[in-house]
Amino acid sequence: MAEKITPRAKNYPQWYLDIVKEAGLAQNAEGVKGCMVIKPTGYALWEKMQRGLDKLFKDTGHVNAYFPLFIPKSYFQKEEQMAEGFAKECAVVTHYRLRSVDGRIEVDPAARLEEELIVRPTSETIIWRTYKDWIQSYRDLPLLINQWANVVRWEMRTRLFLRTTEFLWQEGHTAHATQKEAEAETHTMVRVYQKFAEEFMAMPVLVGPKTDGQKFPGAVYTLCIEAMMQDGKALQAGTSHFLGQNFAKAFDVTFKNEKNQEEYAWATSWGVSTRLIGGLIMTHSDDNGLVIPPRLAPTHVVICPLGRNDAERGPSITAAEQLAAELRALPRDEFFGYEPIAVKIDTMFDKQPGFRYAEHELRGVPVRVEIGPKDIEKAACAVARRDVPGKEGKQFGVPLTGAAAHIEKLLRDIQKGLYDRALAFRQRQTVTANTLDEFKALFPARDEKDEAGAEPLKFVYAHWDGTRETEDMVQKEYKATIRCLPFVEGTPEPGTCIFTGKPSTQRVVFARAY
RNA sequence: CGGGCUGUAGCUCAGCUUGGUAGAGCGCUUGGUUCGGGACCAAGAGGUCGCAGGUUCAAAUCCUGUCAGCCCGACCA
Repeated sequence: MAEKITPRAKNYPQWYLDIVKEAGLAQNAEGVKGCMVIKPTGYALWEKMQRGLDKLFKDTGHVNAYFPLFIPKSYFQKEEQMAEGFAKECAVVTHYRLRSVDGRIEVDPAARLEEELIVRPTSETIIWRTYKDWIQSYRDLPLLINQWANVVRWEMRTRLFLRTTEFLWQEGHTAHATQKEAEAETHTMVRVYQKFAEEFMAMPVLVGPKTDGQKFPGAVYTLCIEAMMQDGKALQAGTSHFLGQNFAKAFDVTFKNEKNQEEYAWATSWGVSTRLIGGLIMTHSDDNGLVIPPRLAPTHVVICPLGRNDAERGPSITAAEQLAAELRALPRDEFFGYEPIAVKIDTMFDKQPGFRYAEHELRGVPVRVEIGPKDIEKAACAVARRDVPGKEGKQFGVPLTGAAAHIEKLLRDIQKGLYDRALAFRQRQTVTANTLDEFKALFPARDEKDEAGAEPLKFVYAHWDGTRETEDMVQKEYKATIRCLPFVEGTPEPGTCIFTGKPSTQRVVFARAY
């Protein structure tokens, strides 16, 4: 079974690629290095994510807009930290015309742009240049804008969804009259991301600031959500930046306050990307294929009518259509985004049932229903839950009367079960290190071959002296980074840095990362 | 920019050492039997062997050049 997919225990990175390919989510683009084609199945997942996130943004007072793909080089260099941070991964447009010479197409040297255009790696600069025109008075604030867009970052090494040259994302860019309000926005949005990750993706996350070394270029500080993948590595799943007045000063965005004084505006920006799809895969999926939490599943339920011939299939199909109609007619609520339950009827009668089951498991449909001649006799069906793969997750003899309600409840149970399972895994894989020796043992040196079938890594809570030097040393020596300084309830417990013995204000989380 | 590897059917690859009619599995098409956990049988379609040049009676195979892609390293909020 499932011979197309490399088992996780054998080679986790290969397993990931197999899932992306075999579940039909995406493929590498031909001829355009590092870019991906997001296939209809993968894009449907992204659309579900967009819908969930967009609602959360609107509910917190944001509106959508759209800004240009191209950024004049001069804008880009106005904020120094950002220019420096992104300089090495920018695509640049230098010409605007081709010409045909002897039947060959070439760039027309006469069509050189006077000023080069940067393909946006992120849009702070072009947006704050625009905000300059939009903001005059405190009455114009706050400005709470989000855009859904693509960006380009010319990375050396790419992996489908996790790091691609071009990717899809949303970026929020807000302007505020006060520092306090902007900081509150920064926190609000990281909590929105946490809510989305935990309640929609069923992916538990740690929340807290990044170190100064890891923050966004141009930010005063960066808050993030960090998730643990099944191999124990960390995935930065979303970031929310407090930008202070850096961009307002760079683009001269000022407003008159109530006292008729001129002030610079305060800024935030925040984003999540198609990388979330990678995180979703590496949080829940298994050796049989993709596992999608019901709240994000493009198809919630697939019904497989069974039968060896038309005489047997007819009643199965009728019963399947009946059940599908009942499922679609259930009252709508927030859990399903006020949309009907998405049901598909699988009529691949030319394939064997086992093939059909395996196919739906591969594609991660949360619930599969089987209705065959034996069920019709008993007015029943079989219901299989994707989070428990194979026959173990299948319940026979579920009465067709009341099946719709049963399935709806099952979908909610699966959503919760996936979250609980992921959280339990992270807790199991989280430890504290109080000495350097303990720490060393947790991050052994290993090369690519060791990596393939290795034991999952851990999140390690340890004291750190707060310096860049120590952080850089740890990254170099142990290939582990400080994922965040997690928010804790009450007062953080102080201690001494396990690397230098200097004082530490709180434990931070170390992990190897994607 | 360093180091390594690969280009043969839609996909994965064998064949190359030792030159002699282009191969397998998967996928696809058609027919039949199957079919409540990834079926089987039969028939069939499908390839300028990356490209160019050379050696030879004869080149996927040997030689030279060239192009493309992949992996590792440097890079990565």
